[in-house]
Amino acid sequence: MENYQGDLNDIVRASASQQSDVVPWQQLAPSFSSSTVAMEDNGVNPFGDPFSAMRDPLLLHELNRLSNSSYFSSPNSTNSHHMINIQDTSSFSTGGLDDMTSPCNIFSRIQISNSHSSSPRPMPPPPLPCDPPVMSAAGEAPAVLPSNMLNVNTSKGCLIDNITASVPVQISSQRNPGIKRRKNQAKKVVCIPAPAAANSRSSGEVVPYDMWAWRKYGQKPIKGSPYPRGYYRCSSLKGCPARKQVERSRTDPNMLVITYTSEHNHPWPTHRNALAGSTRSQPSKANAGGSSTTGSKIGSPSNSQPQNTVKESYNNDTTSTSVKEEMKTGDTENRKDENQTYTPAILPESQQQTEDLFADLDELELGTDPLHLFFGGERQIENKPIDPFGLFDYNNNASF
DNA sequence: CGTATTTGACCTGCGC
DNA sequence: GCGCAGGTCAAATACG
Repeated sequence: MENYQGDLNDIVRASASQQSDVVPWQQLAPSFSSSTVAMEDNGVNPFGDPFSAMRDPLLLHELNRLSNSSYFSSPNSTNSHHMINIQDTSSFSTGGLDDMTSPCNIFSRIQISNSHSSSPRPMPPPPLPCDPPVMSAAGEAPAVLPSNMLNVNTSKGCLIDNITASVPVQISSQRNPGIKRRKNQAKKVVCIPAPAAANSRSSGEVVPYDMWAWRKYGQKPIKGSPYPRGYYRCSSLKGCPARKQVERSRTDPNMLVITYTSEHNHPWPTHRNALAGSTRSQPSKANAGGSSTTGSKIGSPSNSQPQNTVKESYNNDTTSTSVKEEMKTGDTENRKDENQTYTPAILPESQQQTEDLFADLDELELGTDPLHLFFGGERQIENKPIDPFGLFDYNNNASF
């Protein structure tokens, strides 16, 4: 796992439904910084995931601006070059992630990895197999994503990608009248390095945090994949149809594939359920075995990964302790959620200062500018930018 | 006691 | 129409 400490080139691989060519980051940057770039169709982010917000040109611009500052300088990433691969996802089969057998395949996703690069490379070749994920050093993975995973210097935006779909999102069943489940429904697939020690479930899953409150309602072994797929529904608001599926890439277990399905019927997490989205700090009996039954049915190798032990403590450290704060910020955002912005909700304890900031924001009413929510506008705490996802461990890695 | 997770069973969509 | 695989439900269980 040592190599998961940011030894790879920073790479952001995003996909767009209408693009198939690998596009160097440098080429994308201008357009990203342009206000003409829309987040999603009609500027709406139907999935409402925080990563999507990263497509916000304003945000990207802000990220870009911030990345020019010393705040995001990292010994590991200083000389790194970043790129975004936009891949065609129009053809992906919504039947699932079966195609994950093909490295870095057609699915929309983003992969971010980090590496040491002594000398700048104009344009690193796109790694074919999914790059090994990155973990923050010493198992200090952040609550959301490993810091190395989302290096602003690196990702500058686009942590996510997009939806393909032309098919209306409907999920339904007899038990759930009014919702129709379709295989070819719109989905947003995000591939990220698994935050090995981050927010995780007792079953051994690694569930990166995002702005919404998710409650797990199922897990299934996936044919062809040694890893089970976890099913989560939004618990921010009762009745919210939003779903997400979390599974490991079969080609690269260190990559986490998150599939967002359906959209939130509420603009922003009005609040997080007390423990929704968070996890129990300690696994139940089942966890003692290291795996859930369903996972074990197919001999999920994920159970054999040494991440389990770390994760749990991570849960304690990050998720549960931050829920309250998030509820507060969530309410705040709800009052100005028209822009579908995201506020970091679960942050490492070390970032209590950031939480304080959002508490402040609650009072200041900075307006609807999402950037303010992400970065506190021009504000900085102790000369440090706001870390929207708790990706930057200022305390533990000040130099980053 | 309330809430989340686990997990087997059931349901649905899709391919053949 | 059938079977498979994926997706969801809900009871049991665990935790704070």
